[in-house]
Amino acid sequence: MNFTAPPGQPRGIAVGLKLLTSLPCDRCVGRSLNLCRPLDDARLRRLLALGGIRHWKRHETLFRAGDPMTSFFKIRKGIAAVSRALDDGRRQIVAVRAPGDCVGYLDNDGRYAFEGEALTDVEACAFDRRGFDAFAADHPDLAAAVSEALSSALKQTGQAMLVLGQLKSTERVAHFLCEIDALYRDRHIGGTPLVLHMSRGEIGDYLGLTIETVSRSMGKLKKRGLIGLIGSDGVVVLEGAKLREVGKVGAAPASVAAAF
Amino acid sequence: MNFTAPPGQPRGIAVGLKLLTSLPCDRCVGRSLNLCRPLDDARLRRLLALGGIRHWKRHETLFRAGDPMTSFFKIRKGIAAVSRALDDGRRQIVAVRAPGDCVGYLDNDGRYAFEGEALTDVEACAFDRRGFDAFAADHPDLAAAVSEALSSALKQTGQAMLVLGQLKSTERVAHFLCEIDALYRDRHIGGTPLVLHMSRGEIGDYLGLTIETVSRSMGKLKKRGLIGLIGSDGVVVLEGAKLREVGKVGAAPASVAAAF
DNA sequence: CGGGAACTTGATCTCGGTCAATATTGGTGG
DNA sequence: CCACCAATATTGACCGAGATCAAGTTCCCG
Repeated sequence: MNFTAPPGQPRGIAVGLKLLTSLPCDRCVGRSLNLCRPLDDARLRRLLALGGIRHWKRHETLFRAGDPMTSFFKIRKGIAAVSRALDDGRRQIVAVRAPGDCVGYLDNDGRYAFEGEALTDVEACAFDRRGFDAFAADHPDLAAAVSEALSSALKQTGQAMLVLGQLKSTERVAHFLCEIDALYRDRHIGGTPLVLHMSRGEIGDYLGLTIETVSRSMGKLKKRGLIGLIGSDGVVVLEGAKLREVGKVGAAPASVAAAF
Repeated sequence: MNFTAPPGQPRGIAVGLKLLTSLPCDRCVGRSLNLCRPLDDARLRRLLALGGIRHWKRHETLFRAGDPMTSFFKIRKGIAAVSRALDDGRRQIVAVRAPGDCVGYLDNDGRYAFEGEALTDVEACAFDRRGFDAFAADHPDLAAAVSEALSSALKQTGQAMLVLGQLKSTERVAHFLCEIDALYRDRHIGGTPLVLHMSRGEIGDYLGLTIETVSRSMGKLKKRGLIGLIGSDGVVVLEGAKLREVGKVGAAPASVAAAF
């Protein structure tokens, strides 16, 4: 029971949120039943029909921009990157998604709008997009939850634009570390030390920086005593408050499973 | 009747889209009635109760980040910027919104998540957020339209992240010009020459560049013969295809009124 | 262990930021 | 309608953060 109703939210949205958060991924259809008004079990089963659970290994592609969209994915385990690439090889990671988040939801005219790539081994549940939309149309709670997830994602990308457009390299890296720390903490994955699961190159693609600059910025933060480095993937946050200050991280808004 | 159903979209969404697009802003409640299933007129009136039409002059604030949210705004005339600022004065314009778009929809715990500022004189219709949500909960078409608008905004910000993170200054400016051109064309405002309605500083805050760099980049594009400049606000696109190439603008996706 | 990939570190270069004059411009009042 | 002026834009000179190029070094993983 991780997600409680934010104070002042209409009741329906809170329930719907939980519904999306614990969108049934397995055969555990029954589990979702007690979360809101009695659902149409047959339709739920239909909703799950096309998908079921799938697995990807690190670096494998969940979906490719431009490919016809059939289903979107709700991550159960692992971390995934949503990105967009240019012909010349430049690419921008647009979001990092963790268990509970959905990816592959956005389309242009029935085709995936972004790329999805596994940053670790990933287990996810595929939902037929059409079926889901139809189902959501009949279930206001779920529709509200979708809107809430999209709104959350939009706030995140707005913040990300501020990071990319205004922050210096070291500020960006500090921000990134805070963000990942908060994300993993929120989803109860990892602990201390923080394990990034992202190479310097992937971090660079997320922050609009080169491998070398990411590495140097990490070095600066370490030298300043704000973090410690364990291997290349492990980070110990020694001075969280200062790190957040450097990264211009505002008061943490209550996080919500997001979609992309 | 600008928005037609994208091929392959479920019918409900197309209708809902139109509904949001022509969300009643005036006393013209009746006009929306024929767009979808008969709406509850009393509720619609309640929906409009708190708001009505409001006007802002250029540079005035529509809403401020952190202020308690009461209503969001559907732009009827003029252009508005949605932005986010840092304590130290740096700010990032996160979206430029035109007639038909909604702004001020995103909140953190009942407070506006971004700033809204009028780039020209603006006329907009205010909707009570609570009332709207409640109304949307009972009208699946409208709920779907909200999701569609949010999805559209999310795709746009994803693209914007690519621009901020990967493009060089002149590429960014070229991209910006194409984007504004397409936006104004889509909303049937302006013509030739294109009137930006944004100072170099505002463009800079959108693209993560300084005033001087924006100016120089414009100069380069002019020297290359891709654009002409008329005064400081007017732009003639001379070589649209080349401009789009420089700005790394992919095949234009069908645009949809967006929310932020 | 051994070897290849990823990371760090250093040297240099370049794009865009900063600072500083001009030059336009567009709004205002005569 | 024109002259003036404050705001904005352009242009130039210089500087510095971050990119690029190039070695080393560490870290995995077989």
